[in-house]
Amino acid sequence: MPELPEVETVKGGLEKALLGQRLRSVRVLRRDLRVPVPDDFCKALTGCVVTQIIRRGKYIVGVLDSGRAFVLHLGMSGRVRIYDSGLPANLETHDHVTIEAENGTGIVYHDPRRFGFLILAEAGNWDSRPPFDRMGPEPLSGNNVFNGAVLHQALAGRKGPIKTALLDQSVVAGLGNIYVCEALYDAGIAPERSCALIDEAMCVRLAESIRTILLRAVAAGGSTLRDYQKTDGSLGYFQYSFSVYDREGERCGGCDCSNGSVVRTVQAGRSTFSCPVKQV
DNA sequence: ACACGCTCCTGAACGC
DNA sequence: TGCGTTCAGGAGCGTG
Repeated sequence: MPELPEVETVKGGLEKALLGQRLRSVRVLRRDLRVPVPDDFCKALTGCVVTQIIRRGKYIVGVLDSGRAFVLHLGMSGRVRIYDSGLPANLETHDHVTIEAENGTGIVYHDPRRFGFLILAEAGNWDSRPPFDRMGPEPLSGNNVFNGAVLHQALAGRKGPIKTALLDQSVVAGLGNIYVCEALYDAGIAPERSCALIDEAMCVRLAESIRTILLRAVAAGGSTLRDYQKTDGSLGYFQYSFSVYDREGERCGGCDCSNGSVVRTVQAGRSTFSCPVKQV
């Protein structure tokens, strides 16, 4: 499940492969992704030079020298595969879009569940349009864009559980189910705790945990569960560092709950994993 | 404004 | 062994 660390890993791969490259050929094999691939997608990309690759939340934006941009979301099961010496002779089922650059690099977008999408945007103002216009701060941005005070402000007026608030991309960008569970564990905050009962000191701790967990996961190349792979086909390995996620009934990753175990609950239809001893 | 349920989709895992 | 059922979840949308 691609969340910020996985998307960041894919962004790095695309940057290395495509930055400064002119796109020679673009093919759409299947148009009906969650959002349909636009009719003029191939035409809009072909012949353009990629001038910038940006990650915003779980989205990747590829800026073109034409004044337009492509926007990629990996959904649940989207994978980007990069081939340094050209596209493979035989494509697989669920390979939906291919891109070739003039230097021979081949890119394949593969997405069995088709929750992801590839669309077009205007390069100059992509960030002032949906979904970016209401997106919260980047947790790993360097300029103190995201900190305890910012998080506290974003939670103001909310009464629902902190777990579901952190999944809301307008509160903070890029988190999904895995890293929300891990960050709440790291901060020692119970997932069902109401946002109204989280003071600024707790927000400081939580913001720091979010950054720490995400940085560790990025360094590990993301987490591979089921679908996700890096752009060269190798696997991320942060899943081996999970403290609570997908560990129901096991001991948590390191608190002193000698005979306690990770519990699974359901919030807003999603699994939540937590340690009731450490998290209050 | 916020909260929550529903929906899209497929493959893996599970149960009888 | 084999087939049917359940689950996983990002995010937009509709409803309360």
